[in-house]
Amino acid sequence: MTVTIKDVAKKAGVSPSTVSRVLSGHPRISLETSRKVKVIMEEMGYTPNMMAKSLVSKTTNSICIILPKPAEELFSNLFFMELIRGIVTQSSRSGYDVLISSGANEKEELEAVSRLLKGRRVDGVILLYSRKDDAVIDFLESGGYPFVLVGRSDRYEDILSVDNDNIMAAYDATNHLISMGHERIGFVSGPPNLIVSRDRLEGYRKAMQNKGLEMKAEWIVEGEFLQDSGYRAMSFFMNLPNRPTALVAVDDMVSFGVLRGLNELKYKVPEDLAIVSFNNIPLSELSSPPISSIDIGIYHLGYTASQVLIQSIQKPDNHDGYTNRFVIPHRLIVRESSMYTPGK
Amino acid sequence: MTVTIKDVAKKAGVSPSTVSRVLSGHPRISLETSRKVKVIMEEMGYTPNMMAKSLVSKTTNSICIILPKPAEELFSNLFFMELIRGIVTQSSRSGYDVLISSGANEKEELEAVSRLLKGRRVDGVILLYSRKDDAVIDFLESGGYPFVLVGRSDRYEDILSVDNDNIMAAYDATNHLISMGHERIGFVSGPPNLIVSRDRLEGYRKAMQNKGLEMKAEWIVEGEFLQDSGYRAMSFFMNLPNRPTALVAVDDMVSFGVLRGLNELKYKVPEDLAIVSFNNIPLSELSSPPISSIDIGIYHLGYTASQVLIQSIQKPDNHDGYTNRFVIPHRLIVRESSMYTPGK
DNA sequence: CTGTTAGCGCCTTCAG
DNA sequence: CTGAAGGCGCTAACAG
Repeated sequence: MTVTIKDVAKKAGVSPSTVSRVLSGHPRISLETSRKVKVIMEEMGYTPNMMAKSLVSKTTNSICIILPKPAEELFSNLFFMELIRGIVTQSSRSGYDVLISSGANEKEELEAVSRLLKGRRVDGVILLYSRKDDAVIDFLESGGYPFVLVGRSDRYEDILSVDNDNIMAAYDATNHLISMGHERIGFVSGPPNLIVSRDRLEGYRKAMQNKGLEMKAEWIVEGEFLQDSGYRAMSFFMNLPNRPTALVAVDDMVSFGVLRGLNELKYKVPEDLAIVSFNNIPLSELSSPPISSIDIGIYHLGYTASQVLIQSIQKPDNHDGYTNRFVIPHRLIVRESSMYTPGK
Repeated sequence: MTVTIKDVAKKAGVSPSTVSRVLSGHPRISLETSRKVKVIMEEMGYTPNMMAKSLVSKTTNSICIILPKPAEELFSNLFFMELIRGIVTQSSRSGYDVLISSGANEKEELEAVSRLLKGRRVDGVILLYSRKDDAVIDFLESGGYPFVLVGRSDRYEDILSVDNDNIMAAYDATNHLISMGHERIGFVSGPPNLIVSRDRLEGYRKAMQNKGLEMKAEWIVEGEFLQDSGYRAMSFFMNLPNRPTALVAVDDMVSFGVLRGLNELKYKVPEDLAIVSFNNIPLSELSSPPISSIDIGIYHLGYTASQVLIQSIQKPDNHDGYTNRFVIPHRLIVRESSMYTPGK
C-alpha cells in the first residue's frame, strides 16, 4: 500500500541511500540519476514517512499551542482564533505543523506539554496566555525546551515573548481623549491578575499624570473582558456626582456593554460619554456609533510568535541578548465614539 | 538526556521487552516485575517516544482539521473556534492530538492533507466545511482514509458526516414567527453555493407553504453571513410597499446588521419587524433587544465529529449502514426580538 | 558519485 | 513468564 524509499530504489535500480540523497538534495549525485529517481517517485506517489524521519532526525517539524481552558468567552474566542490563524499561517509557510492541545486544568496542561515535548512529538510550544506562577513555564524553562509566550511574564525577564506595549497603548488611548478636550476620564479594567489589565491601567495613569489631570479612585473600575462589566461600570459611572465625560475600556466587548447601557438610559455617545477601547474587533467598526479602538494586531502577534519560536528551534544558540522580547505595534483607530469635544 | 526503554530495562535489571510489556499492559507478566519496572520508569521520568511508537504501530493517535482559508470573517472565527474547542476537548479525552492545517487555496489544502495522511502523520481528517465538488473529499474517498465532514455533501451520500437538520431548523424558526401571528415573513439567506444556505431557505419555504402563506420573491434576499448583508436587506425590505412584519435571517450577524439599520431609521424591534436568526452566538443574548436564535450546538457539532472520526479510525469495519450521518439537535431560543404579535 | 552498514526507539514474533 | 532477534522507514556514517 504505502510506497517507501526501498520500493522506489528497487524500481529505479539504485540503492535506497541514493533515493534518500535525492530526497534531501544532496550535492554529490549525478543529475541523471537524480532525475530518473524523481520521476519514479512521482510515478509511484511516494510520500516520506514523517514518523520515520522524525525518529532519526530527532525533530518533528511541528509546534504546539496550548489552549487555555477558560476560553469560553466571546472575547477569548475571537482573540484566540485570530491568534491561531496567524500562527498556523506562518507555521505552514515555514513548513511546520501546528498541534493544538488543551487541558481541563493546569495539571492536565502540564501533562500534555510534558508528553508532547518529552515524547518528541513537537519541537516547541507557544503559550497563549500569561498567568502568574505558571508551572508549565517552569517545566519548559528547566527542561530547556524552545517556547514563546504571547504576552509577558513578570517572573522571568528574559523569556522569549511576543507582546504589545500595552502601557503605551493605553497611554495613547487616554491621550487621545485628553487631546479631544476631556479632563474627567474613567477606566474600565480587566481582571487584576492579568498582566495586560495592569499594563493598560498603568498607561492610563501615566497619561493622566502627565497632563496633571485628577484621577479619582472611583473612576477606575475592575471587571472582566465582557459586555457585562461594561454595563455595570456604566451605571456606576453615570450615577457619580461629577461623572467622567470619557472612558477608556480594556476591551471592545466592555464598550459594547457600556453602549448598551447608555442606549437604554437614552444617553448619547460620544456626546454624553466618549469611549475608546482595545482590540479593534470587527464588530467595533460596525456598531452604532462605531467605536474608537486600539488595534493590537492579534494576527500579527500570532504570526510573530510562530516565527520567533521556529527561529529559536532552528538555531537555539543566540538565546540571549536583548532580542528576546518582541513588541507588536498598536495603532489607534479613531471612530465616532470619541469624536466629540465636551462643552462644545 | 532522553530516557528510553533500554535505559529503564538496564536499571531494572530486566530485558527491554519486559519493560515494553509492562508498558502495554501485557497479561503474561509477573506482578512483582511489573511493579518494580513501573517504579523505575517513574523515577527516571520515562516518556515513550511517540515517533518510534507510531513508526511500528502505523498509527499516530492524532487527527487533523483543515481550516478553510476564507475564515477571515467574524462569524467564521466564532463558529470555527467553537467547533475547534469541541473537537480538541473530545479528542484529548480519547487520547488523540489535533493538528491544524490550512492552505492558501484548494490545491495547497489538498497537498497538506495528502502529505499528512500519506506521510502517516495523522490517522484521519475532519473537514470543517461543505464545498461543492471538493478535490479533498475525492482524495480522501479514493484513498480510503478515515474522515468526517462537518456539514453535508450533496455529491457523496454515504460519507461520514455531522450536521444539523437545517431544513427543520429553518422550518421551526419560521413556524415560530407564524405562530406569533405573522403572515408576511422575509428571509435573508447566505451565499447560495453553501449547502447550509440552501437547506435553511428550503425550511423557510416549507413552513410558509405548509400554512398556505404567500411567498413573494422579493421577500427573499441572498447575502453573506455578515452584518452588512443584514443592513442592506433591511433597507430593501423596509422600502417594500407591503413589507414583511417579520424576518428569518440565516445568521445572527445578519440580524445585527438589520438591527443596526432599523435603529438608525427609528424602527422598533420587534414591533415594526420581528427577527429570528441562527447560531445563537453569545452576543445575540446581549444585544438590545436580545435576538431570538436557533442554537445549532456548534461545540457539540465539533465534539461529535471528533468522536465519530476516532471511532471510525479504531474500527473501520462498519462503515456502511445508515449510521453515517449524524444530526445534532437544534433548539429555538425565544427572546425579545420575536415576542410580538402584529396588529396588536 | 554510489552502495553498504548501522542504528533512531519501539513492538512483535519466536524461542526458551 | 522472560529474553533475543528482527524490522517499522529513514538518515548518516563509512567504504568504495
